[in-house]
Amino acid sequence: MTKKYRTPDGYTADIAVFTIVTEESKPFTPPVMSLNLLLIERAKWNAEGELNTEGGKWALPGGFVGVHENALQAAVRELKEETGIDCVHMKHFGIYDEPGRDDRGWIISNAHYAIISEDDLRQIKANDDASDVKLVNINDVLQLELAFDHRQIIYDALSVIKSELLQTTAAKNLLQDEFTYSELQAVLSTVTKDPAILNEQAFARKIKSLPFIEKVEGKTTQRTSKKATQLYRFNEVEVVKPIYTGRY
Amino acid sequence: MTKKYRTPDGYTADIAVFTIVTEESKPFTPPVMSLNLLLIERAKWNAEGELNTEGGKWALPGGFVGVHENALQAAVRELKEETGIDCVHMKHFGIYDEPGRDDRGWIISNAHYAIISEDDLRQIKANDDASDVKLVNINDVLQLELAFDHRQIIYDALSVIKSELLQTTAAKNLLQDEFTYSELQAVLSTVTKDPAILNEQAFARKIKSLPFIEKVEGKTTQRTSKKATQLYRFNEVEVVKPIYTGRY
DNA sequence: AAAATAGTGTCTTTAAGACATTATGAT
DNA sequence: ATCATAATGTCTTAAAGACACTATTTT
Repeated sequence: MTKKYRTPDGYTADIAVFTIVTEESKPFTPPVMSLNLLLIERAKWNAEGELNTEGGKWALPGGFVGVHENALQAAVRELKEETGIDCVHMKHFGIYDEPGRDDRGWIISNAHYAIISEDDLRQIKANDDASDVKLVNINDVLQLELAFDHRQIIYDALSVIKSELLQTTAAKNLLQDEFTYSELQAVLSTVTKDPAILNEQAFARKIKSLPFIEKVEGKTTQRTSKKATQLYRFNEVEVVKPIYTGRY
Repeated sequence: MTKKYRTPDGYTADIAVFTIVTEESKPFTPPVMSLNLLLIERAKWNAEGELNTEGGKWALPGGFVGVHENALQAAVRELKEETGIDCVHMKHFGIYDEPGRDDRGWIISNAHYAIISEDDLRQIKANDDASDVKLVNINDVLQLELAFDHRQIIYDALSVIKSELLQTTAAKNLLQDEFTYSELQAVLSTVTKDPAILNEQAFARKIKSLPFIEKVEGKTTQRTSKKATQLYRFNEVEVVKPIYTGRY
């Protein structure tokens, strides 16, 4: 065997935590939402008073994978430790293993994204000693000074969350169990400009024919309008849309 | 810090190599295709004459990631070394890091899939000392006795290739640059039963309106029919089909 | 009454689905 | 002439797109 191999110096789990923030919320009015990413500011100094690697920059929460766990379990654990959030939807989306991506050695990062609802989010605010935690609008996040290769990881995470929200029923994790067409629309509008989704009347009609969404019979809310508004919920139907069928 | 961390004992790249095999090929007739996965049989004994871990079982090609490369580069290199194939389309799809998945220690496997055309495949047959390499129809592969956790990896790879072929233009890697509607249909039929794709007349019409496929003006072939048949090619247009639009 | 949002009526346009027909060219 | 495959004609049906209109309820 002529090749020289090397064992990695570390294996970490990083987490891109996405959440919806309702920007305006007048009574009887549909929400205006933004999709945000949770970042933490790396401490400038470590416990021993030395300058920290990439200190002061913004980074994804995460940390080293422990002895008896895999990266997904580590990601769930770290998120709980660092922000107090009990995660609902956590999923691997990429691996970052470029030699030299971290000065401290050959550290392999297993990147996950998490989706948490606005309700879950309130747990953070409770847990809040965290002046070093903030939510950043996904449209602004790439402007920040980011640690390590987290710019790349976040760029990839944004692509993933955008296509997940449009191509799967992942939006359910950003909404209450029962929601109005305009609330779903508000979530989707954070990741698409498609007029078929953004037009009110069109979407109000369309939602009734989506196989993976069902009407909650006889149940309405006045959250978004003075007129009582029909509630819907996601059911368990899974759908795939081949690019070779349907209309363009 | 109370947690104990551990560095991985190894980092490997595994590769699920998919290829199309034309089962029947009478002249002037559309092809009948099957989608196959390339497997290698693990040697029973190693170079020192000892019994090999998981020897005799079938496994995905792959191996340890080297010093100055990342897993993707390693996957490309290994595939070339083990089968002589210069890869066209290689992509990460999953990570397997369960403690205990490999007796030899905590080995993290970075799984990739590769798509190679029937033309590229001929390179293997050339390189063929390989009685230990075989192609297995994707419908039969899970019946085999598979090494390590490769059953799980392959199961995941099958899900990924199926949705890639239907939701992206990945099929182009299984076809010649220029192809007829029935050749594309033959590829897609290996992963779907959707009548909108399988019906001849419907698909012959549909292909003309797909934004990511274009007619090769004035160019035809008689590969699939006595009647000269229009050739098409993929262009660079990328498409996404939100589940919230289109018909069901 | 005014304002805002939900929801429907309806007309036009487009595409899907089904089925039949025509076109082509080797044998 | 026959056969297989490609390609189009055409009718029906369903959904998209557009726009106007109605419905509801708080202020």
